[in-house]
Amino acid sequence: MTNRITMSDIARQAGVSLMTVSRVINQKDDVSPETRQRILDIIEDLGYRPSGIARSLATQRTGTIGLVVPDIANPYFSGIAQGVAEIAYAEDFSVLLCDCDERPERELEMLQVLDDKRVDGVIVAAPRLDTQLLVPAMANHANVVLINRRFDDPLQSSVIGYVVSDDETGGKLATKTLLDHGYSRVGFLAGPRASYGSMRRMVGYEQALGEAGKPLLPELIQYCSPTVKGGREASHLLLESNPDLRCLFCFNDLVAIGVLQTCSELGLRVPDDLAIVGYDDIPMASWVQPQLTTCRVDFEKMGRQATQLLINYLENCSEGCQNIILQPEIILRASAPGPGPL
Amino acid sequence: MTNRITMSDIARQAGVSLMTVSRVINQKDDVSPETRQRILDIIEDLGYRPSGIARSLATQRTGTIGLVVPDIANPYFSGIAQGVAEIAYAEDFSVLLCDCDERPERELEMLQVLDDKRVDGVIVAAPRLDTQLLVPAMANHANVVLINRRFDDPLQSSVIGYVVSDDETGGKLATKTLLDHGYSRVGFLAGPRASYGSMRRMVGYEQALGEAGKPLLPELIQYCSPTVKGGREASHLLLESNPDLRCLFCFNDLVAIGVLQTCSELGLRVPDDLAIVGYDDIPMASWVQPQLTTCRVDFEKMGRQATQLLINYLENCSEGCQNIILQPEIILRASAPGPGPL
DNA sequence: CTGTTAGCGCATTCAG
DNA sequence: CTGAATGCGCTAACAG
Repeated sequence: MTNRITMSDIARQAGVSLMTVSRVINQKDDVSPETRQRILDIIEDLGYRPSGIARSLATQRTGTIGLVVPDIANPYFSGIAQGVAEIAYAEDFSVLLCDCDERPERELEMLQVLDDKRVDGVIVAAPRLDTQLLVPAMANHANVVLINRRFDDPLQSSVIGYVVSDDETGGKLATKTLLDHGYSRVGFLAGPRASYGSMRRMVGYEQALGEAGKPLLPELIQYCSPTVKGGREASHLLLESNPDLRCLFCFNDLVAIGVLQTCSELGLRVPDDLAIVGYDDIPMASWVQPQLTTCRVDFEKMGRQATQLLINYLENCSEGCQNIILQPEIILRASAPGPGPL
Repeated sequence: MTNRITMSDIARQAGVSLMTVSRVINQKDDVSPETRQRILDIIEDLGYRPSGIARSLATQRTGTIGLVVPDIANPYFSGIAQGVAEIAYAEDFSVLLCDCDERPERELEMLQVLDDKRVDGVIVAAPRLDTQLLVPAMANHANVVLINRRFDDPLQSSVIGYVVSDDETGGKLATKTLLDHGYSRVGFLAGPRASYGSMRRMVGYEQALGEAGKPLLPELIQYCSPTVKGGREASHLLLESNPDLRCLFCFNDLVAIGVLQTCSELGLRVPDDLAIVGYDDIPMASWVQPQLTTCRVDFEKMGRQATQLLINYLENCSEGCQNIILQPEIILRASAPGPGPL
């Protein structure tokens, strides 16, 4: 770690100027083949590697994008991170990971840090922060892509686009899957009351009921925390007050797994006594017994698209704000009956 | 994004030199309270933020550590990442995430990139790469901490320490849990043949058998890929050739979940017909039915310790190579009988 | 307490 | 095809 080799070291060795070395490093072809090769050899010999820091200072580009997530240990976000990483590396970018530990105020700090590091752009997944706080926090950043948060700013803002999953359609599809099979009353374990996704899926739930000519029964809707435990507790409550309920649409797969636990505790058979539809299709959905019928959201793809959107913008600032809405897809497995009669 | 505010902007505004501003920013207290406050105000007004890039170039420190993982979507590694992030942020470091997509050769590229970015140190989790390739790849880096790979280099190397889980003890504990309950034949779904963890757990398995005076029966050992599918297939094989086997120690929880599937397919009751012990205690282990008895490895803690080790070294190069061996812990749940008769 | 002078390692004019 | 000069934004000795 003493003194690293620099460009001038290799320039001196080669008996040329810094400029010439710089040219061969940056693939400029205004260099004679012989000197080029000589320089390349010396670089190889000395194991020289250009300093990204120095280069960044000179070019005003870092080749790094920031990724802000609420919790990297959550499969949704690690899936997104994987997608982001895949595209970023393919496009020669690095990714600076910011885990907010589910604390919204940390999103502010993280955006600050990313600004200090002069990242070229930022991807923020499912910000928990109020828009009022989020907007000024993004002010310093020129290029921001949001995942799972719609953001249509009338004013000029730093948000160049967002990637969301169509929760409304997802909620509708999931509910319809149950309705199509002849159930007329569909319970809904709706997840966190304040959640944006919950609201949208609820709209889809209502639509599906409406189109099927079924009434919306408020007593069949139960909010819950989006976890296995939340699903277990909420399903106990819901089934106690509605013992004859025969099917349930769950906010996500974890909630659905909680329902599975309840069923096993209550001696209910799935799907015969209770049909269950989950949401997200996390890997685990196909590992439990019975395997979960669910509505797939491709998180990795969301990460990929957000990153591609960002990088396209960075390399070719032409296209304005661009939004991507991914369509979820029903995955038929064993926790609900197969496709309806039709 | 036009022209960012720089130190000289605020120096000019304040009518002082760059140096004075620099002093204020870096908390040096050789500045009069009045000028300090004046400068602070101007910084606040203009929303000035020092460039981490320029600072890094001048100080030769980036305040960034690199984290290399085989697959960030794998719960083991996202757990580690969480631990790394937690400590890094607390110590004012950022973390550059490198996902190798399970391709060992990418570890080389990633270490290269991290070197180009001039990170202050690197944490490499569970390198898949051969030692012969890994060592030269780490050569450029001054400070490397390894997770889940022992590395005792006789020569001076860039590895300042490693953090591993004691797989030998883990394997022994898991096996003993079964043995203590009176089983005399314990099957072992051993995971990937080449895996270091597999070898160590095997040693523990043998020891436990030895101490209990039981023979090691090669026909009860079956290698498998460390996945649900791998566990399902391997357990089918093992149970076909050993129909009377009553208990199984699994390489990890995913494998154990695969065994659960097999049991459900074969109509075997767990733990009555077949007792199962997993490994790792991933969250899922307590979500399946029956809940998995398993050997807990605290991944997040491994990440935390590795990071603390690295940062301690960075800030105070005194202490030499230091290694940490974490002890796993048996978690008694429902997939195996309770504590033995004793 | 404050300012001057040099770099950090590289890229980018503009000339030869 | 090649080189000299200048600056990216900040820190680190040295002086005053």
